[in-house]
Amino acid sequence: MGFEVFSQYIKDKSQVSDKDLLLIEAQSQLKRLRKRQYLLQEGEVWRFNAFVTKGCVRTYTVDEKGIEHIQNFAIENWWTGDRESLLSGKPSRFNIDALEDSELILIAKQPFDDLCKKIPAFSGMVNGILERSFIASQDRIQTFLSLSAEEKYLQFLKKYPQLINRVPQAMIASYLGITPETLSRVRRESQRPKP
Amino acid sequence: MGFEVFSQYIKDKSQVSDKDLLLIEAQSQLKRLRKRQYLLQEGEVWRFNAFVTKGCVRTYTVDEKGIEHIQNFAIENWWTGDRESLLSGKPSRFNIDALEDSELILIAKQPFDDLCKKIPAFSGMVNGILERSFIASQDRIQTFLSLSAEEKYLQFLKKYPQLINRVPQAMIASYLGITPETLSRVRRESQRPKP
DNA sequence: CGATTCTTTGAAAACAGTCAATCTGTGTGG
DNA sequence: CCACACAGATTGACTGTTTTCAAAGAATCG
Repeated sequence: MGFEVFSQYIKDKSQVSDKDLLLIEAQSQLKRLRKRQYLLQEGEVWRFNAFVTKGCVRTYTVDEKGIEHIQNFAIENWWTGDRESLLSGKPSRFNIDALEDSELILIAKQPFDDLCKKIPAFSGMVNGILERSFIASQDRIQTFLSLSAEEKYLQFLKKYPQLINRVPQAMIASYLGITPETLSRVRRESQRPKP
Repeated sequence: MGFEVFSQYIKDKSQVSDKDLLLIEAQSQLKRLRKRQYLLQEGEVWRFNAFVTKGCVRTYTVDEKGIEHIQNFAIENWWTGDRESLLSGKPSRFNIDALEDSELILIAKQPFDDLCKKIPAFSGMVNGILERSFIASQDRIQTFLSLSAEEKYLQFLKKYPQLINRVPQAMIASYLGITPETLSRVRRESQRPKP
């Protein structure tokens, strides 16, 4: 059930053969998370590549004041994890937990890298994902450089409508770098446009 | 002269053979930019991979009010360009211009991708760069989520001391997402710590 | 329901932005 | 060598946006 979604994704995004899909499946483990359960906790080392097949998780830091800052969300067919910890082998600054009961496919670092070496089509797909992730984060940086609270929210609405009624509003605020109160006010204002 | 820096960089970062280095050199073109000269102008399609061997360039957008928002800087041994336009083939939203007289190595997309296919060590290096770029941009997003103007500046000081007396202060402000006036005040405050 | 979680609202304060003027340093041409 | 122009940096006064803190209102769920 869980691997179905993942293998369909791979087929859609690449030319990986059915035979190679079996190799990938052999290295995949299914991870179930209940709502609020951690996938990764600050201070732990992250050792996987993770793909969400069901549900929704968030990646966030907690600052000295105890305020959470959401780095990103991941729903079905999105990847998640902490690349920095994965690459460096150092403890992560991030927490990842589930916003809903969720299912993920995990592939540990070593087997994953082996799969990439063995299966060029897989490697190519993975690289394309990395490239698009990078572009997306550059884009997000632009929003911080140039947009007001309201503009950031309106752009979020357009870009991620799937997340609107799935993620608590306060978390969207956190993702946008504003307070829940500000987001609430921004929503009120932008409902009645100036006449 | 220009290619020297690039080939030294490749040797430091990878196991590319001298023979393969010649292949790379064959596809490289040297581009000289005078101060203020554009490497890329908004609306153009970006078709290269670019490596700075001398000088300093910046990547930025200009909003409706005419305000510049600096996406990043690149000095010696840094890469630059617009990956989004390169990947999509669409016109770029960015401008890139030189802050000093500069020299870059350009390799057009097609030859570059061919080199990656032919030279696994080169491909590996390029991928590592992409991975680290992604991590760096995730890190920058965190600064926008959690830091004040002053904290962002202090972190910039630590992280990029090479840029401090090389890039006009107003541009650093733009990079941090604050106004030049605010940066000036932040600097004054942070010189006299609280007694 | 009753309890928890999430959202909204209000008033005050903090922070950063705007606009305009002044100051500083650098380089150029007379 | 000086005077001037120019770009960059600073300062002051003011405005505006966003945050903070506290409380009240929905919404959701066992």
